[in-house]
Amino acid sequence: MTRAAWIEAGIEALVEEGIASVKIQVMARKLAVSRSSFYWFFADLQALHKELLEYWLRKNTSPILERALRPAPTVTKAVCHIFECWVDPELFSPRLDAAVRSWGQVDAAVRGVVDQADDQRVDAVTRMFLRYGYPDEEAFIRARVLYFTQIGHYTLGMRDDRETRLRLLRPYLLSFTGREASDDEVEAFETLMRRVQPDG
Amino acid sequence: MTRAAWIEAGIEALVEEGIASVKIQVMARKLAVSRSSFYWFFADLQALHKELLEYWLRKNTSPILERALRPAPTVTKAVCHIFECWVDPELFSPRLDAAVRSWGQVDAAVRGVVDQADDQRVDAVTRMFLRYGYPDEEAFIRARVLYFTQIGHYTLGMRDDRETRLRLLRPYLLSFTGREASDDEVEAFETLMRRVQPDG
DNA sequence: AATGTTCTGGACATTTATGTCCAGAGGGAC
DNA sequence: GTCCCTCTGGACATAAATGTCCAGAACATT
Repeated sequence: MTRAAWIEAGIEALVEEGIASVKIQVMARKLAVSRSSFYWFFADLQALHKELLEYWLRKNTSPILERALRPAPTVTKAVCHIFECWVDPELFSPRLDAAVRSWGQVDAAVRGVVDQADDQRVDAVTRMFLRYGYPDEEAFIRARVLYFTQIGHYTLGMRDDRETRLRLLRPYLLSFTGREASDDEVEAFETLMRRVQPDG
Repeated sequence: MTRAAWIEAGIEALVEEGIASVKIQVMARKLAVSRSSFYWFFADLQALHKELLEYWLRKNTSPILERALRPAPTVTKAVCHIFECWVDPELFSPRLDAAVRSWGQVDAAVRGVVDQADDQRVDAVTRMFLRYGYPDEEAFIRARVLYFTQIGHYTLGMRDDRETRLRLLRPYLLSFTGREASDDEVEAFETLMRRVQPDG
């Protein structure tokens, strides 16, 4: 047993059944080890909770910030860059995000951290829109609409298949930017999507 | 004690601390009554859960459907009608919606009910856009963007004050519909908002 | 005032967690 | 081989919750 294995088990439980089900006894049973092991690595349950939150923060926010900064010739292309996070499970885990958000509704401290991460993300997307000449307020609202739609998507657990998502790409881009995407851009995204989601 | 009082206490606990904290013992303490009373009115905890879900379904979905159907001269005005739900706490309880959604992430049966309600809501909004001549696919996506943005808003616990919301009304309408709202429409909404949220 | 219905309190049994303590297993280092 | 360091298992003490049972209070009806 290692500390990392416990954290992994914690993440698993958090994602599958929510923070209320992250229980030492249950994880120990699943890992076929006694609870004492846990208490060797962690002072108490709260210590594990802290680790889980840090894991999420480390893993789920930076890819978005990074892609929002990436240069692109058009705003539609720039939005495609951000979309990469939503289609590539390596970059962003929707279920983990949703689980932590759920946790935040019950725990004020967690809530604070989540709020901060949300602010950072919306801020990065706002700056992206600003680079394409949108007025301040419109850029901010478009950033929110883009980001909130995505969060809503996961909160609602939408599970469109790959074909549907490709079909919906153009109207989403139009909705988010107010401009039509070029064929190149759509095709490039299509290629990317087929690479990261070979199954569909 | 009445059955209704227990349900009320359950809703309160659900909204404030999540479904995992809807506990007979805790509610009994808060209500200053013994647990036996609970078992007189309900077979077990599950029976209360069922009531809570039904309460939500009854209270939170119909106002949206109703307002999506309401006739309006322009699409921006029609969207304003739907916005009424988001600003009038009598029509829709954001916190209850968020709490039930959170619950759905942990309980598959609840999840099914929530999904169904979401489908109904998006469907109603899609039909609204169709009435203003949007192509099928665009109407569907705009409905999703509108609805998901709103759900995202609550999931993220945004708490803009009244002035901010009024300021953001125009850009939101532009984002959602792709068209500019008239001054009348904005002013009418402003009046309504000052009526239902006198504090701000 | 007797009677019956509705509801409550308190005792009991059980389950599932948390957290503490300590003896000791299992490997490297010397 | 022995010593130490890391980690594990099992026993113990508590706490918090569920659900059951039953005597009887409180109240309305007749």
